Amino acid sequence: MLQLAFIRNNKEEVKQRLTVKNFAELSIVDDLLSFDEERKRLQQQFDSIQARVNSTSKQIGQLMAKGQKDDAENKKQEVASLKSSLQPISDRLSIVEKQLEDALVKLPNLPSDKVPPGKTPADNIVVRAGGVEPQLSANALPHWELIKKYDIVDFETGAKITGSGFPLYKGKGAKLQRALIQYFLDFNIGEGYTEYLPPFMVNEATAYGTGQLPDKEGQMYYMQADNFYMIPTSEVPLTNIYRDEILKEEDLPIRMTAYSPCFRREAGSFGKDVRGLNRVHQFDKVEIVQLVHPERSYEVLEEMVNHVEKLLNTLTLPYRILKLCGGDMSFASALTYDFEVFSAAQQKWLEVSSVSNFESFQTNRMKIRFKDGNGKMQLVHSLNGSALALPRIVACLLENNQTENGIKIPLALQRYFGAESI
RNA sequence: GGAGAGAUGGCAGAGCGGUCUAAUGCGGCGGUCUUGAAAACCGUUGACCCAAAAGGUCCGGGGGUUCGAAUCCCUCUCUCUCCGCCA
Repeated sequence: MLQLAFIRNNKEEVKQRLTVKNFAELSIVDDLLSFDEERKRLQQQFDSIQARVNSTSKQIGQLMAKGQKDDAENKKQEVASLKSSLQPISDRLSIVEKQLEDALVKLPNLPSDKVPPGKTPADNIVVRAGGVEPQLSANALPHWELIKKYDIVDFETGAKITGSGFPLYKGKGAKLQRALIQYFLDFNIGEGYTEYLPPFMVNEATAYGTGQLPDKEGQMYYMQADNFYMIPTSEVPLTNIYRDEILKEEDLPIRMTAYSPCFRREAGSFGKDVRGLNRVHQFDKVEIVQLVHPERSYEVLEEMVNHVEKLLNTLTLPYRILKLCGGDMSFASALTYDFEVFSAAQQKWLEVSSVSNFESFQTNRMKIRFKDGNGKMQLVHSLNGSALALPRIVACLLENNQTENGIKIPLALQRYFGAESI
């Protein structure tokens, strides 16, 4: 959520930057500021009347103590009439506060000035690429054929147990998942991230904190009986660890990593993109999250991009890094880099990681702050990235590494997988 | 799931209708003393709204009673103890 004071002081800039993000309902900004004006006015009225109520009530106490019952009664009348004039103000105040809050949570984060203009994924900018594209034979198979050939992922039985998009990993397929998770976690820990294993369901306040609510409500699985949401990514519980906390400046940066399954309803997505492991409702991911000093967040973003790139390089898959244009960015992000790997049999780039700086958008909701050297309260900046999401890595790895003698496992992974090939 | 107890400032913990502007201790910060440090002593020390002052709000969340609520009532959440169930 944007900081109200910033919107107040930079109205035109806010509108202009929202346009970069393809956000059209600019009238919300004007509405919001008029709610804010009214709120301030009502609050002042309320406070001054409340001050009289407080002091008069105090006098009543003193009069009672002295036994001056009649005078006390008069004062009681006075307070009663003050309070009745307070009621409509406080009613109106809570309405206006609600309207202000509703407007505020509708505004996406402002894109940083480094964000390229553009409306669709076609406008994203390729920052760099790496790895080597394999030369596959003409009869190379897409991963959804390979998983059947080697009997390592069973979508049909997954659908029988739960529904479509819930893969059942089997044998070497299951072990490959475990190996990747373990490898990614160890890699992240080696770079100074602290490992967590968070709850996979979260409450409403947590889902709100990272911006899933109210924006993406329909994308999460929801458990009505307990009012819990299945996490769409471990970013949600991880970032919320420090919700409502005031940190010490020397605690920063906080670097966290976690494995979790991720649950996404993917409502509204359809078509050929969803074949095989390209898009599923439950998948495994290892996430990295950082809470940092606001002056350092863009530096840290680059550091995290380099971290993910290094990890990807060890898997020897062909990849490219995209800087997302305004129109393709998520609601909460100020700047995002996407990582894609090239799935050679599908001849398609698949997103495997998204690394973003949220600046103070999430931490303003969560009130994660620190006291700076001058004793001033400041919001920390939050960042996160996948390191990495598994299914598309697996898809790419299966397709790109297929040989007549099976599927080659990248060297870095062999120690975890316990074999050189499938 | 049942019974009971509880939730107060960074932490511990008192307060149980008006003097709460929340005691006290610990911790933090500053100072005195010291070559320096420790100890001792002195001072200081929360967040939010408001441009700021004044003022207001915050004693787990929400609601109520009252002229007045940290304090009484209702409700929710969480924690602890005991019982039950359980991988």
